[in-house]
Amino acid sequence: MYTIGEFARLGGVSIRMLRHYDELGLLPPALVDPDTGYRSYRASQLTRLNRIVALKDVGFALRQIRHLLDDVTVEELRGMLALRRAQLEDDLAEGSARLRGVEARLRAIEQEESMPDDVSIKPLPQQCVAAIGRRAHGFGPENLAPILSPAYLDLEACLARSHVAPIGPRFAFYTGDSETNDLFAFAARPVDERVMQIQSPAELYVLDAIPRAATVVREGTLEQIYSNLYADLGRWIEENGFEPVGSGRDVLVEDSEDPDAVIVVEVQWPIRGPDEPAPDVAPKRVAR
Amino acid sequence: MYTIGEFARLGGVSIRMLRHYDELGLLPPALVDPDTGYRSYRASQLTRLNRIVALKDVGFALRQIRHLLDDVTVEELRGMLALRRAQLEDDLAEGSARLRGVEARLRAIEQEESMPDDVSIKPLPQQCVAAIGRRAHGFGPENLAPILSPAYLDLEACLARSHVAPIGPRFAFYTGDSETNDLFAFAARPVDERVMQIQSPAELYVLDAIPRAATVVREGTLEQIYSNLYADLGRWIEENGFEPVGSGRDVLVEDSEDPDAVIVVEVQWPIRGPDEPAPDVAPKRVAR
DNA sequence: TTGCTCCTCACGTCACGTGAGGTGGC
DNA sequence: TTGCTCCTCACGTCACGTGAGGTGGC
Repeated sequence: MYTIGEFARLGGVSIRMLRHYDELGLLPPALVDPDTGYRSYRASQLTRLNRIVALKDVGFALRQIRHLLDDVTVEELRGMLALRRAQLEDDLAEGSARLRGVEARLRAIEQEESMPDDVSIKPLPQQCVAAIGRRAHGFGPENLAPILSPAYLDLEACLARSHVAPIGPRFAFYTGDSETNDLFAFAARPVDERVMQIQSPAELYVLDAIPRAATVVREGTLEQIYSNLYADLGRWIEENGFEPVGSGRDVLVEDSEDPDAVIVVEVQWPIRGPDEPAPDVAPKRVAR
Repeated sequence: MYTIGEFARLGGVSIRMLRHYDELGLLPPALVDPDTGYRSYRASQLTRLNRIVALKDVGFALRQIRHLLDDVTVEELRGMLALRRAQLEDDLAEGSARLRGVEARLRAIEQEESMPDDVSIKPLPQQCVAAIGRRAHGFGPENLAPILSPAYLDLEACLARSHVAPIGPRFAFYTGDSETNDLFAFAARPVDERVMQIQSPAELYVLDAIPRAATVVREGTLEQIYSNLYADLGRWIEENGFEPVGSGRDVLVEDSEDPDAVIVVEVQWPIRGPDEPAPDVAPKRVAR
């Protein structure tokens, strides 16, 4: 029989943790002195303590562990472990992506390079959008502005006629590319997922969730913003061990009618790490 | 200018989080209506929000982030990022070890193999021990018991004469191997790190911390416990993609004078994952 | 007597989540 | 008027950490 202090050392946990596990009924001492309240543990309880610590480290909550250790069938156990394995795999992928992110910042600092230092990686949620797609012949504001500007106006008109209020700023996304001459530029606005229809020529699309996108926010005139943006961001993505997927999206966070006004743009470019599958970036037409 | 709800959607965070960041002074809104208390955010604040989220994901606490974003020198930033990188690397190694652990349990369940299902991986802390080493000619209780039993008795006598109280159970560790005929078995007990000297023939040693060891707890007679233990544990280690380092330690969690009594033993075998450096398992003589 | 370990409250930590109860503008 | 968004408390969550104030055995 061990005192709580000895048993804690044996198991590599704190005394407080043992008391906590007692409180939860997860690991009651073999014996509690009725006078003093002193807890005593049997050597053979070490197995259970080791299991608790192991399951906790794997990421299970203490309540789940109690369930796992006490009254779970092999079927259930298999299910829960399989689930946890999937989650751990995701965590690992995220962890290594983050590590690369930190390393990138470090390199940027060391080299004082002209790399954009404000790139951040974040997930993009699934979105429902109203959009109008037009054929384009290349990227860059000189190609896109003449196409997107009127498309945005048309889109606003469609939204107004359909009595649909957008729930986010204007943004542009693209399909195809200019090499194969099937590049399409879409002027879009997010709408509530419950919206059922929209007047032509606007269409409803769903953009799938993207686990990871490299994003930069820039402030300035259209020209200032886009002079090097895509080149820089593309370089950043490659130098940090990612691969771009599809093309970037241009979110007009702060907009203006005046083409020379100072605006704010966030570019979101879906990426994937090495050995990761490419996310599905294709817009899905919604027919309801 | 955005309302808090719009800005939250834009940044992919909850409204509550924005209020929380406001409270901490981490991201105050550009404008707060003095009458209603309504918060308004400027589009250009999105950069800061993105950075906050990125740093948070990397594992910094919100207070540290405030420091990082507001008044940190490049030097400090480099230091903190380098530190975090090291920690992330450790986390990654731990994560993949844990993943292998879960996979091992899954396999054990699927195959209903005769693998020990109670192996758990845990770190061993640095320890200060008093020990007596004796030459041995092979592993297994038949070789070791005749050597270790008297050594434990000698050790207890030394501890008593030195007025040193052990702070943990008896355990045995080993150096060298039987191939090269330089195998030594040590009868040991943990002592407080402040202990300065011990009577001969006992010696003081420090055992370095081991980041990861495979451990099993077994209950039974000496013979029952050790019949397959090391073979099983060794197989478990290899089949789960680890490599054993040095030899296992035998911790007599519950001991007895009687060689046929039921006792409890924990075997701790230092391991390393693939591509990981081997931990230092050599005992260090302490001369004070 | 001093040190050490153990005990039971009970509050603190961290980053929010989650109502309760109420207001403001379309 | 109904819905929607926003507000401020303020308590809940999770797994403990950390005293406070006191006891028991050597």
